[in-house]
Amino acid sequence: MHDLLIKYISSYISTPLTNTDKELIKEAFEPKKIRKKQYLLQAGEVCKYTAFIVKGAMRQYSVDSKGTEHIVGLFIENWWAADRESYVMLTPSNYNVDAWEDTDALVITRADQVNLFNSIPALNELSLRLDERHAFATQKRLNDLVSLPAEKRYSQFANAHPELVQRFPQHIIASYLGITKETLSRVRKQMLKK
Amino acid sequence: MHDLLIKYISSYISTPLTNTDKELIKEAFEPKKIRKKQYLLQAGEVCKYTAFIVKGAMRQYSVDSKGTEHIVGLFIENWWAADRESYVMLTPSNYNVDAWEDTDALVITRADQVNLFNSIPALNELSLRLDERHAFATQKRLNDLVSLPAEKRYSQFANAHPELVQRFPQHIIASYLGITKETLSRVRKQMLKK
DNA sequence: CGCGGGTTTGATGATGCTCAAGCCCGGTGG
DNA sequence: CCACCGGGCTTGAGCATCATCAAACCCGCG
Repeated sequence: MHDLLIKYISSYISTPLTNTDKELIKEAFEPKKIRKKQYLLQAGEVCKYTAFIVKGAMRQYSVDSKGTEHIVGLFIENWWAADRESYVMLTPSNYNVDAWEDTDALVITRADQVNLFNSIPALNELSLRLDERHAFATQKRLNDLVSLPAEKRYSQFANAHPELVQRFPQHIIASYLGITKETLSRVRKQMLKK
Repeated sequence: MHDLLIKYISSYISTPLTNTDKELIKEAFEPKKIRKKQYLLQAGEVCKYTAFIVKGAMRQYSVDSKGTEHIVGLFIENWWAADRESYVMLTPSNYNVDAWEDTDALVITRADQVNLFNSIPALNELSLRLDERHAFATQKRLNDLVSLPAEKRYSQFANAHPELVQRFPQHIIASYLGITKETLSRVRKQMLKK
């Protein structure tokens, strides 16, 4: 269970983890099963956990004034799910995070995470790298949202993330891309003709 | 010139900078004047510098296939300007960064930055904090883009960043918000009526 | 068999874009 | 001192893209 996490972490840092490091990590991350449709976080709450997904699929979304869901994040194996702002600042979140498939996660609280990072400074490298990756990806997503029409947004996305297209239904993907499911359906039809 | 930077950095880290630290920082950051309309980075190049703005205003934008500019970042005093992905990965950038006002910046290369951070580990805390802030802000911007209509995007933005509304003309703000200048003009007219 | 979730299709309409023109204003030069 | 120019802002008319609403369809599953 924890092995995947250890392996994942190791791949992001340059100084190898000692055995005691690994023990500390195992203690800090608690296994948690989240059934399909169950919340890891509901809007209004403070985000208690950051979850590393060992197996399964989750999504993060806001709900606007009309009750429409807007997907802001899709996560599968080897990704992290949380609302970072709420988790770090301990403020109530505007987002929901729930499981789209039954998932096995390893969760950690902010307090435990802070302790863990103090005990294992090498982990700061992990943070740095992940933040970088996240910043790159978000920059691109922002730019695509304002500069590309629906069809290109979809084709680029499907190209870059075939796994996600497999795992999530179209209406979820559509919302992630900032379009409706009907538009996505029509867009795909168009694409077939080529 | 460097004092503002030192002060800025100090405000983000918990262990105070020693005098030698400060010296190292001053050596690593080179002052650079960038005149209005001059590029710090042009699409196709590798982003050579990260710039800390001491005085002035800059913008980051992409240009789409039709030649339209899409503003992805607006920066004034006490902000950082760069295309991070290009800067870190040394890949050609898709973005332009140029000065909107004559600006005084302190610039650092990636190599010098890596050295500097090795010499002063406390600076890692700075990175961490900045990345956090950046992640929070980008998350919100993304969500606003897909969940709010033009008018709310503008009013929220004007509320949150009055300084930027002052410093940049409307057509720039409009592009940043993902709308055209005409739409922004009409939206503002609407808002006056209330 | 029927139900729920997902997808498709069509008709209609809103939001925001495009293109084109005019206006305002500060700056420059005759 | 005035004419002109450029940059920015506004306004209008027509239009494209995409959203909405409603209905039908498809299919795996209890």
